[in-house]
Amino acid sequence: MNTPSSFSLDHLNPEQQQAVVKTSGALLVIAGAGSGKTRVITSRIAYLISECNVPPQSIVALTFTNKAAKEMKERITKLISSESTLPFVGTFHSYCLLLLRKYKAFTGVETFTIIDSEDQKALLKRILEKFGLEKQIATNQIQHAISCLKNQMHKQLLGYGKQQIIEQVNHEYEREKKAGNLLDFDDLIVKVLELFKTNSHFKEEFQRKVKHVLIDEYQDTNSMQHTLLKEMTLSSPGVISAHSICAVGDEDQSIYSWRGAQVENIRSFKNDFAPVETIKIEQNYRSAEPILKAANHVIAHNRNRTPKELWSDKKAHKRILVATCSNGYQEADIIAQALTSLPPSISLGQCAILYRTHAQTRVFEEIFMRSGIAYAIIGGIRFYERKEIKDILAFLRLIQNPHDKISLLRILNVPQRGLGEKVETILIEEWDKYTHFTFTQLLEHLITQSGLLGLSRSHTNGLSELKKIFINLTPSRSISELYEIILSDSAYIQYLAKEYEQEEFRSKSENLRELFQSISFFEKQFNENKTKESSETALAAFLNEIALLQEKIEDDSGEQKMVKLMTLHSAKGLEFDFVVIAGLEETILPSSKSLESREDIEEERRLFYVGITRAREYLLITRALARSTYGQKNAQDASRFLGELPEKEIIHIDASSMFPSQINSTLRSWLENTYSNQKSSYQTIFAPDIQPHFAQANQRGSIQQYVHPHSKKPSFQKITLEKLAPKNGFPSTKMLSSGNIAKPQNLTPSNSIPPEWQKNSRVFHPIFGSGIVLSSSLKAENKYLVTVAFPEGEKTILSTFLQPYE
DNA sequence: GGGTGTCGGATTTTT
DNA sequence: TCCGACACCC
Repeated sequence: MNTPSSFSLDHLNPEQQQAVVKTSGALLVIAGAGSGKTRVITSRIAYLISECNVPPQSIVALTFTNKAAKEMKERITKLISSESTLPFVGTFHSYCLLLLRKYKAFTGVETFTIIDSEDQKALLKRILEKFGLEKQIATNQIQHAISCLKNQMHKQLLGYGKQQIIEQVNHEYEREKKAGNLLDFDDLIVKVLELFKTNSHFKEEFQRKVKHVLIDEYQDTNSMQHTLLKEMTLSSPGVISAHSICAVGDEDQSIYSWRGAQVENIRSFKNDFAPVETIKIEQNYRSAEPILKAANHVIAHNRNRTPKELWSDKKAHKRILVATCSNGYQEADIIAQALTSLPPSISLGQCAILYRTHAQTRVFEEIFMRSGIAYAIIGGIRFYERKEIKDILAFLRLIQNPHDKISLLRILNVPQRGLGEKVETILIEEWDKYTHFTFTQLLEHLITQSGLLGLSRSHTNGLSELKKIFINLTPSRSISELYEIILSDSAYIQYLAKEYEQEEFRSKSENLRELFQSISFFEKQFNENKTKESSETALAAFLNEIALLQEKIEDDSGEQKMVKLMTLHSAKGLEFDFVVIAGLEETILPSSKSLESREDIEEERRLFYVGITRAREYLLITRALARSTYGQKNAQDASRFLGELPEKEIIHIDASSMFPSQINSTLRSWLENTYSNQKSSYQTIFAPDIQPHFAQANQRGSIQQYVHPHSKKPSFQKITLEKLAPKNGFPSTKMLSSGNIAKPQNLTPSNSIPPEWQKNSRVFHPIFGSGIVLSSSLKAENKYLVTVAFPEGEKTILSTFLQPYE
């Protein structure tokens, strides 16, 4: 191990180095916020490979999100030689999926389809209805209860006091999944645990192969995941079979206990993998010192924690401003003012507004629109959760797995073909009787037996119509062909156009276009990397690949110049020059649901802590004296957490009793307080790559006006748009991860042809693909007849069915 | 079976 | 206030 070093540890501080080079036994790294946690994990992996000659196949690194895994992979690639293969770096779920596929002969689940939580909910709802229990327990409750069952969270489970119902439903749920070869997300882990527990041959083979395990965000693990780690690395209780186990975590950032995460797992880790070496990394490279002091001060109020004190050599002063506002509108106003008073060193894209609940965004949107501040809302409905995406995927899934009941029920009447509740009930009954039927055989059966089953003429027509769609949908076709046939033969686009308003239709077809693009991209890659041994079809591979991807791989280029709005939860792991935490009021932060118990309050405090530690340079904390919630105006008490901030680091202003001009000048002078120690030694010496954002030119000059598609205030938009409209139309827009699409407002007078439909513009159609406009004419207000040259020929299409191609 | 009106409920999120 | 689930009517 002490061979001449080719792998440099120079970029690491002493604690980080220690965490990298301790390559045997169990290691617990307590890495504070901003202490270079990812750097430690990635360097450790690179060190194992480059320095200790550990074969990459024997290393496994587990994360919670695909995003974290992706980032790690990218960073490891840069650290190791190009000949080395990458070790497994991925989520718990994807790793389990991989094991289930690889060892399927041992598992008893040879083929399966993964259902997401929405599918799970739909299935549970059907079961509740079947038993007539829907009045007794809510679908959400039963969903949560079933997950608790699997996670052995009996404490939370007992609260329901509906043991019998839960067990009955769970039993049927398990039966249904087995019949349909379905696995939910939890099952992926459960099945692998079963495999370890029941098959000693598998366990031995596994432990012979996998020798180094790393786990990120250990404070977020649930009991199943902790058990999984034990199965992976212990040959018997207390006997470690792996060469090294490295858990990285920070109990102060545990904010997911409500979904089963157990901070106690950090403590259990010390017992279960004893002897454990613990390394604390407390130097923070992110935040200016006053911000860290505030974070330390606040989190020290939590009783249930091991003391830890972050420190930074980024000296500065007066970096935290606490503003008391009269109401939510003034709060948003002040934030907008601060954003327009940024020093040149901070760009809008390096700012974030964090809040406890999504409901708080509405006021921000309204004010930001009026102020012409470009914003992006992060979070919300994810790509693969969207109805239009799930509908098309349901068709694809049925082609792949003709027994997939969930998918059939999803598209039974989508687009509408007169197959309602009655047909659905009969269909389910009949399929229960003839379980071996494929869905096409079942449809055929329903049509031929329609008389006996009490189905009407319109029912059989609908059923035939549905069956007809699948005639040309053969598994031998390419996915993109299938996609196009689905869209055209089911008349899906027409259905969307009929069902939704223009704006929503546009956004939905744009999502379909994105789906098409990701399909094409996948196919291209698949065909390039096709190996002869793998018999897996492109379709099967595609469906498998996206099963665990709720979010498509991000294209955040459009967001770069926008201020980000997100919940405190989604801010975890991110950092910004300027952070606003809004709504520091009792019942908001801490949330009203947490006021009862000390533990819940502590989690809210950690949430505040996570928010504070996102800030690099400036932190603005706001609260309102009154706020409208659910249409009711309420007086709001200051959050208890405000009193926990260190007084001498804080500037307080009472905006509710100040003139606007006073507020403005206060904000300006606060933000003019320049970096007194802009370049910490760390940034100068070790990490030039994290510098650029400080040096970026002020981009406020290019602030763009965006109109949120869901805004319900059209008249108000009009006024501001006329005032703020840039001369040359709008910049290109991109889908945001959240699906909140920042859209250019069409300002062209309705009697002339807008640029996107003018001759030679590139346009996209969900079925025909991309093409070039040949000519266009006005059809009705905001509707144009556009003649387009598509690869397959000229077509004249109503502009509502087209999108500008960007 | 699909459209319209009323009532109630309303943290946080990933896989 | 606002959104979704459900009930009721055509």
